[in-house]
Amino acid sequence: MDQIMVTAKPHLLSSTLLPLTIQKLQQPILPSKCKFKFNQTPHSNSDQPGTASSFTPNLEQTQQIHAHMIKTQFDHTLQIPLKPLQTHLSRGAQYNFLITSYIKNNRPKIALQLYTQMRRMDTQVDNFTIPTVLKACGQSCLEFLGRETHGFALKSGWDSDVFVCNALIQMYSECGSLVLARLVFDQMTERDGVSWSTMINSYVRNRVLGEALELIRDMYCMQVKPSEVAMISMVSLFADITDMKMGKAMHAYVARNSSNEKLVVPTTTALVDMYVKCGNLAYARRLFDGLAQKSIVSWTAMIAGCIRCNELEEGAKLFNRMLEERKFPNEITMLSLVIESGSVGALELGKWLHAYILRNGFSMSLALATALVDMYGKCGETEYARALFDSMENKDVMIWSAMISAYARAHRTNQASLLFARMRDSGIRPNQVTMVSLISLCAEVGALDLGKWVHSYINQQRIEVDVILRTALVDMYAKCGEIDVGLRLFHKATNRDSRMWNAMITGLAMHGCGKEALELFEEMERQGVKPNDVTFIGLLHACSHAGLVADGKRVFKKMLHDFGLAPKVEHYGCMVDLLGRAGKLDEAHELIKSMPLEPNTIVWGSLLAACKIHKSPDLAEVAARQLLELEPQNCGYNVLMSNIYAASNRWIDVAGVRKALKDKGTKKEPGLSSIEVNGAVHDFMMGDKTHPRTRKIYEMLAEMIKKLKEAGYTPNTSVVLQNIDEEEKETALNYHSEKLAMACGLISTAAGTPIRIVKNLRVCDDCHTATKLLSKIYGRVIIVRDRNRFHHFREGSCSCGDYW
DNA sequence: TTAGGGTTAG
Repeated sequence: MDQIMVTAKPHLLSSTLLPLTIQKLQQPILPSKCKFKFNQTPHSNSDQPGTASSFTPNLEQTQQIHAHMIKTQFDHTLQIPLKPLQTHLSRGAQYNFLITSYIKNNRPKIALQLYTQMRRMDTQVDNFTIPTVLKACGQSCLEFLGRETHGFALKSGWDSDVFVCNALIQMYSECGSLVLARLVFDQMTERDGVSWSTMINSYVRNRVLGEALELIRDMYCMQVKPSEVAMISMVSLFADITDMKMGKAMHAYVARNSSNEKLVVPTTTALVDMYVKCGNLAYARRLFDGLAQKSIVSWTAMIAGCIRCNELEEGAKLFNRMLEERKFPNEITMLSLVIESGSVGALELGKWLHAYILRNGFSMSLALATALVDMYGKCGETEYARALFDSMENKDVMIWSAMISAYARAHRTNQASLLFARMRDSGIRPNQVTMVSLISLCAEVGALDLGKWVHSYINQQRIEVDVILRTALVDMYAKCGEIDVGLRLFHKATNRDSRMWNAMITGLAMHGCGKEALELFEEMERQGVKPNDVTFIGLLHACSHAGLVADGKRVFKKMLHDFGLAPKVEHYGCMVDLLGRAGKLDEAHELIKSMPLEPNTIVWGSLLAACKIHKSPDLAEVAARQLLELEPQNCGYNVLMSNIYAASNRWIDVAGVRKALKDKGTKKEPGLSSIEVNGAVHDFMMGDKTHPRTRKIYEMLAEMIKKLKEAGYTPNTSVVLQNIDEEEKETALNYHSEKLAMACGLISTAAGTPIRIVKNLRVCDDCHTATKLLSKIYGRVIIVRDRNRFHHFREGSCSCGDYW
């Protein structure tokens, strides 16, 4: 009862592992450490202790005061039984006070009920009430009531009040009605800094960044000087959208225009945060070190920044220094640090933070638990995540989504769908975030049926499809082989950001639609959407898969010349792949030699693969030597080399490589194929016998091999890595994961329906040949998505034209 | 001024 958690101060409160208890409500003086704030009503600029408007009670106190007001029927003067609130309030002010208190305590619905009651009782609604009520409407996304209140403000003549208008902008933007928000903003005769920053923030929140930036430019042009507080929020805006150029401009502007000494720490902290989020840790650190007085917020931003940049030791050092300087972490500190640990996959640090939270008297709030669940999920520790998740008595949509996303990340399709079912059963309404996790999972594992089901669920439940969800859907349909559905969804979008364009371009690339991808990019340019490095990876892949060498070269040049994007090592990898596949091996090699960056395994690997296609053992040796230096453990390169030597009849070299392989033992990322049947995903490793229908699957496999041989198939044993005899090699080939998945598909689906398989590596030569024949023998369309692209097998041939 | 879950590539 009456317990309020205060910020934990482990060193000061070593004996207080239990939450502090504050005095009962009836007791006269509030402890100074509790979270009570002196709240300001819109028009009051100074704290006025002793008036109700400057005091925000917690929920329980609000309810008690509410009960008291009901008892006195709002008629008598209000006596709040707390010393600073011995005060007399009119009926209207009593309502205002209650409405504000409920909103501050996150109970907007009760606030709105009170407002309705107030109107019914003809109590005067004033320009103090309206912004408060609008805030509640915004928080609850009740645009209808918000509009009604807007109408009331118009009738009462308060539509010219800056506070009322600012609240209207905020309300409309929270309800997603940006056009109306802008209308209110445009019609204002007098705007203050808050009006501008609210409107700008609305655009940022809804990811309409172009408009936000334009508005900032307008503001400069009109010489509107934002308030110093608004400047801080603009800095944090550029931090959020990681726009260092604008962030720096704001830095210069702030340096020229701010003079309020009290705001030095918050302003500098916001700048530290901006530089951190824009990736300039060193500069952030310089600013931070220059701060004579550092707040807990400053420490939080800086330490979180170190972790974000993977400077874990420095982060830990700063954390200790912070404690030494007697600044103690609050819940937001811990949240920030846990989130950043998750983002860089720092499991050990994450666990340490978890322990720190438990040891130092923090209550395990849903927010903290969610951040921890997410951190464990991102570090691949789904079991830890699940244990913590299960330990939380009350769960909300956020933690549910975080757990589902953990499963999604681990490709645990069946667990994710089970949890999703449980979520619905317990009456928690899934939202866009939940759906994005599920849809992207379907995309990753190629679960088309489940993806379609989730999509229909989204429509049925009228879950709004925002940019992110639409991107996930476009990506899912493209990755599940339904590129046309993806295109349809893409073209129907009213608001496309660069990521959505990227998803579509990448999708077309996977399907070998090079020309279409290039056309789409031209359209993207025309619409003024800024491409990023991912866009160019998609484009180069598209050119590579369609053999468009000249286009690829043009795109590669364009990247730097037209968009100022320096090619990364991935882009060089794509270019080497493009040139190599097209047989321009020397040109590819020259490109590698001229690279300003250190070539990695992807770059050399692309060259090696090209040497295999075009039978160039000498250059292959060069590539393989580099690869083995970079990754001595990976025997895949030796295998590839032995195949290359074999193709050129260099048997002595073949024997040499085989010996090296035997000495080292074979290590290679295991192949994994999956197939979806009736919404459940079945995974197969090579020679897998864990499936419940194993016997049937192997019977089918035997039949498949028999029919293949009758059709003239001879196993291509050169792709087998192990040093075993020919017969064993043949058996190994037959048990390749994609063949097992195919057998599973053939026995589990109706004749004539397409079979869809997803493989984590590239399809091997032998399986490719076999699948072509199987598509003819069984009269099935077989769609295989491998690591690189789609293969549509039909009537004995493949859409890749044997070029992959 | 720091603030729980989501999209493209790898």
